[in-house]
Order: sequence, then structure tokens, then C-alpha cells
Amino acid sequence: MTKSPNTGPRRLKRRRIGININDLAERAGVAPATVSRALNGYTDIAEATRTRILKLASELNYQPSSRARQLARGRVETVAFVLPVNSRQSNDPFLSDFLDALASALSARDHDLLVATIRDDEDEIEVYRRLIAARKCAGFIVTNSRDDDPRISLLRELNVPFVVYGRASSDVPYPHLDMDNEAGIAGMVDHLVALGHQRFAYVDLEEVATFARLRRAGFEQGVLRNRLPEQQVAMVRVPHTSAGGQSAIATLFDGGNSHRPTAVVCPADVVAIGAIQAVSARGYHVGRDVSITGYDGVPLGAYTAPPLTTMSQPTRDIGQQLVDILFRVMEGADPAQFDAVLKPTLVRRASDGSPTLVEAARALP
Amino acid sequence: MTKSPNTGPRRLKRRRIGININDLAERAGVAPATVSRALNGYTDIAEATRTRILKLASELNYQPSSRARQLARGRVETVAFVLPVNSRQSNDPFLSDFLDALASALSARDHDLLVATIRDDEDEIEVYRRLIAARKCAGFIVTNSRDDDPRISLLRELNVPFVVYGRASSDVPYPHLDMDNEAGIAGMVDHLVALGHQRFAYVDLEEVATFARLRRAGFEQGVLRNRLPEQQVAMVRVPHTSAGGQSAIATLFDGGNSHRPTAVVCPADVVAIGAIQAVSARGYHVGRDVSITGYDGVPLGAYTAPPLTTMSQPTRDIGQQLVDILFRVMEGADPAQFDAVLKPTLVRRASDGSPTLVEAARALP
DNA sequence: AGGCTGAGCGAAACCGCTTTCGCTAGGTCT
DNA sequence: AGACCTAGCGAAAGCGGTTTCGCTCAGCCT
Repeated sequence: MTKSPNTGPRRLKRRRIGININDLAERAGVAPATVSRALNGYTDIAEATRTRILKLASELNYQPSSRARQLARGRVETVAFVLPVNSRQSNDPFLSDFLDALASALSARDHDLLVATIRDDEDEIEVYRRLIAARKCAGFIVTNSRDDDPRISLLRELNVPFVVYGRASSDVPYPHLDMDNEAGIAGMVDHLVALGHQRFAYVDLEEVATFARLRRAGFEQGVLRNRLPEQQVAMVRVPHTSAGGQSAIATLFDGGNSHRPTAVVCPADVVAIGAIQAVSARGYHVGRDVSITGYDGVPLGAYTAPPLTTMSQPTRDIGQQLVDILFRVMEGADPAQFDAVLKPTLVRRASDGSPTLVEAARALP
Repeated sequence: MTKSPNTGPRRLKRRRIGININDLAERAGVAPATVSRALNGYTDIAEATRTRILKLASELNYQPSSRARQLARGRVETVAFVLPVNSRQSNDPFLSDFLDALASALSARDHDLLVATIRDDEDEIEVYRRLIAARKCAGFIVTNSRDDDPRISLLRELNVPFVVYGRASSDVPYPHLDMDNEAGIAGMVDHLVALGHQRFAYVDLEEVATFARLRRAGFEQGVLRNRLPEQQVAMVRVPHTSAGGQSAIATLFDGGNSHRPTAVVCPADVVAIGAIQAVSARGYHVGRDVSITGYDGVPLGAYTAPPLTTMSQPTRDIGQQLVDILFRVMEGADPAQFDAVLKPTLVRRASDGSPTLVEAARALP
């Protein structure tokens, strides 16, 4: 009977990769242990020896194998970011900024970023389980948190460090960082009311992620605190896409609805962009006849016609802070203490304005 | 004198992570070697023993430590993707699709995806060097290739497997996959000529990446093979942003230039979106008075006003194929044989049309 | 001069796994 | 019945590092 694996991956070429610590030690005329000490900043080593070894190492371009080092140290210097990818569209224009923020912050701490992706049809929890069981990472960055998120329960249960971007309703505290979605949208309502708007529509998102719920809550809060009468406020619910924005406008404007809104609050720029397009197509002048606002601050929002007024989020800061928190947790800090909330900032462009010309607009077909 | 590192990272909590192969072997009443054999599909093991071990492993949720396994095997089951991030904008709406394609294809082969990022101010080559020296990955996916790309020289020199998305002029062959940028843009010119256009403008990109050069070459080829007279063809050069598109239109339309183009060919959707905006702002009707085309197939292109006609690239296929090629190279295949080129497909929406009304349009202010 | 101290380094164990090598025992063959 | 396989498994040697422990020896003190 054969002694080789009958299944398993095809044998990849096993190349002799570079030199190892023994080679280096031999050339330096010291023991491997001494090389290790020199490279890791121990002080019980003669300065002369250290510099000699360091010089040799840099000449030979030697670095310890991360695999071996991590095994010996019993640590894993990798953080995983599991990215949900919904097949219908890629709606995150900040992804590269976000990744960069994560990767830079991690690399400043000599850690690597492992990226895994999950599509709708895949079993998310299974991916987390595998990463944990194979000890591929020391912690997780979790995004797109949902209410009662099973990932959070899993990570708590297995006692794996993690930090969540966004909030999930949960009875137990967990480390997270969030934008103040609620305050953001409520602030947008304030802004529009200040411009003189009274008839509002909100485009709710068909989205399980918590931020959708919080933004809606923000709208309701804005309505409440500005004492907008209930019959002046409409709400539609559409997918989180530009097409969703278009269909929202269709239901708001095409029916025999006599109470067309003068302000349409969208909880996402992509949706707002669809809405602008649909409103313009109906002959209205966005920013004058109808105000439409977004949320997110996507770069393209500056180039729509008219340019989009929106709420912008400091993507890089968020990534940086998430990593900071994660390390605190990995170092053993009490996870419950991390619950920062950052405020978005209003970026006013040209898709909003005073509703002075609204009656004229309503006279249109 | 102390015996602890005076520098180096703060000590992370060293937790006892799960069980190891010895624990499992003990519980199963066999030697660790037998467990390893059972888990790795060797055939010189009794079927009963194997199933017993497998059952126990899944009950205890045991998986071998990837670090230890890779060290023992002398392999590194990780592929690195080094993502250039230019601070001014995040211009890749396909990033999440691309990452997903890479990650899925890799995970099908039990490999991980390591993502590193580089900003303009960082030393790219240094990042590659470090990843290689620390043996953090078995191969690289290289994108945004430039002519005479130093990364390619480095990787060849160090004999590290890699595959490039895009082409770089180089005297020595290297494994790569590319979209046929040249044919794509040339095909767009053909399309516009077929619609009746004769006066063209091309918006060249201020961009070091090779694709910019190839797309321009495609335009020139289109001009040539359609025998467009030289004085009917204008070219401007702008940054690879929507603002660039706007400024392109400014120089093309605002001067006393009597030869305004009826067709503006943009080599990127983001640029085209800026151009559409700028042309519309000048009172022209895009798609009737002026045709504007893009390239890339960004999702948002479907929601501009008018929706953008463009060339779309099969992002997922590209990622998948890149991984396929990389593995062939890692398995020792001759790198020179990989030089596939994929054709983009025309996505016709509404930003192009016959230039019949052009004279009327030119009568505008 | 003898004892003590601590700086500097080497030996060796270990991290958790893989893989080679060789042993044992049950089965087959003559 | 003895010789010979060979299936099945254990022992042990790595993989490339880190870290503990302890040794040596120069310098200092009495």
C-alpha cells in the first residue's frame, strides 16, 4: 500500500527559501540563541555582538520566518477581516481606504491582515470557525453587524478577541465602534427643516444590517424633535441600490399622491444617486424643486448633477481606531469598555435648498 | 542586567489556544503521527482508525495549527495582494468583487489571502522585500503594472512566484493576464464611427499604469483604422478622476475651439461621469448632442443621467484566472507561457447616439 | 589570593505539526 | 511449520525559530 496522501492538495514545489537562523549564526560565529537575542532587542548581549549580527542580517537580507517565530512564541500575528460580498453589487466605495487604514495600523504593530470574503450563499459562521480552529488569526474585525449577530455570539463564546464596526442589539456588551447614524440622519432633517422644508420622505433600506435600523430611527427622531406633523412624512422601503432609489421616487411621485415631499432623505449615497436621477427624469430640478440628501460621502457624490449633499464618515479614522481597540482587547483589556461613537459631518453640496419654488414645481405634469 | 526585550511589541496575552495534536492523539489512544496521517488522507492507516480519529477531531472541533503545519511542511499557504492606494481617491469600485474572486479561488486551494496596502508616500519595493524575507507568502498578485515595473524585476530576481494583472513593457516574459485595453477602446471608436461620428476627442489619463498607455494606443488604432482625419481628432490629458473629466470638457468646449467633438471617448468611467456632468452643465444633451463613453463598467454608470455606455470587464473571472495562473507557476510551470488577454464587452446604455443634432447643439451659447 | 558577582553567551527544550524509518503482528505461500 | 509479506502504527527527527537555564570568566572586593 502506498504511503502517500491519496487526496489533498497537489504537491507544490518545496523550495529552499533563503537562509535560516542557523546559517546566520554560523556565519556570525555565535549560537542561534544569540542571533535571536540580537534580533529581538534583548539587553543581555554585548553591543558589539549585536551590531555585528544586525549588520550581517541586513547584508544577507535575513528576517526570521514569521511562521516559525509565531509558532515558537505561541502567538499569531495576524488579524482577520471577513468581508461580506453581496453579489448584486459592490457598494462600498471606501473599501480600499478602509483596508488601507486597517493594514497600516496593523503593520505598525507588526501584524498582518488576512482577508476572507463571504457571499450570500456561504456559511459565514463556518468561515469564522475554520479561521479560529486553524489558528489563522489572533482577532477579528467585524463589519456589517446585524441585530443579534451570530458572529458576535460565536466570538464571545470561543473567547476570541474581536471588535465590531457598527452596533448590534445585544444584552451583553462587546467592543465596538460606530458612527452615530442616528444623530447623522436626525441632523440632516434639522438641516432641511432649517431650509424651510416641511414635507419629508424617508427612503428606508431593505437591509438586515443594524445601521439601516439606526438611520431610520434617526429620521424618526428628527421628525419628532422638529414637530413635523405625521401626514407630512412619508416612508418607502427599497433595496440598498441606485435602482432602489429610482423605485422609491417612482412610488413617491408617480401615484396620485398629492403630498409630494419637498425633501427626500436617503440613508445612503448610492440610493440618493438613483433618486436624483429619477427625480430629474421627471422634470424636476433637484436642489430647487426637490431636495435630496444622501449619507456616506462617496467620492462620486461630488459629480452627480447636481452634486450631492451628504453626511461623510472618516473612513481612515474608523479603521485606525478599530485596530487600536482590537489590540487593547488582545492585550486583555475589558472588552465592555469600548463603545465609542463618532459623529459624521455634513457635506453640503447642491442637491438641497430652500423649498421656495415648490409650488411651481408641482404644477409640472 | 535584565533579560527581557527592551524594545519590541508589548507582550500580548499568550493564551492556550485550543487543543493540539498530542491531546487528540492521547484521547484517541494513538500516536500523534497517526492522527496526522488520518487527517491528511494517507492510505497506510486502517479505515476504522481513521474514522475514529476524524470523528473525534470534529467533535472537539480540532484543526491542525496552520502555522505549525506550514512550518513542518516547509510551505507557505498564503498569497499576498499588495494594493496601491492613492490617497486622492479610491477609484476601484470592483475591489470587493476582485478580492472575493481572489479569496474564493485561494480558499478552494486551502490558501489564505494576505492584503497589504501601499500609499503614494511609501516604499513599495520595501514592502515586497519584507513580505518575502519574512516568508509571509508563497506568491504575489500584482496589479497596476507600470512599464518597467520594479516589482516585476524584484520578484523575478528573487525567484518568487507571481502573476501580474496588466502588462508592463519588459524584455523578459513574465506570467500575466490582461484585458485587451487596446481592442476595447478601438472597438468603442468603431462603434461611434458606425453611429456616424467623425469629430472625436480622447481624454488621456495622467497615470503611470500601463493600461493608460494601452488605452490611448487603442484610441489611436481606432482613429487609424477608421481613417479619421487628424484635424478631427483632439486629445486632452487629465487626472484619473471625475474632476479630470470635468476639466477635460472645459478645455475641449470652452475655448474658441470651433471643432468641438461630437464624441468624447473616456478611458475610465469615473472620468466619463465627470465629463457627462460638465457637458450637461453647458446645456448640451448627452447622448444626442454629444456622445460620451466610458470604460470599466462601474455599477454607478447605470444611474448617471444619461446612463453611461461603457466597456465592461469580467472582474470575477479575472481574479479567478489570476489565481489559477499563480498556482501553475508555484507548481513549477514555465512562467513565460502565461500571457492571456481577455476582451471587454460593450455595454450600450444611453450616453451615445447618432450625431444628427450636432449642428443645432453647436448653436447653443 | 580567594570569593563573589554579573555580563555575555551556549545548550537544550520546546512550539505543534509532518514525515521518514522501522518495528510488529497477522496473513499468505510453499 | 517456517519464510515472507505487508498493513498499520509508533518513535524520532526535523521545520525555524524563542526562551529558559546555567555555565564561564573577567572584574572587583576583602
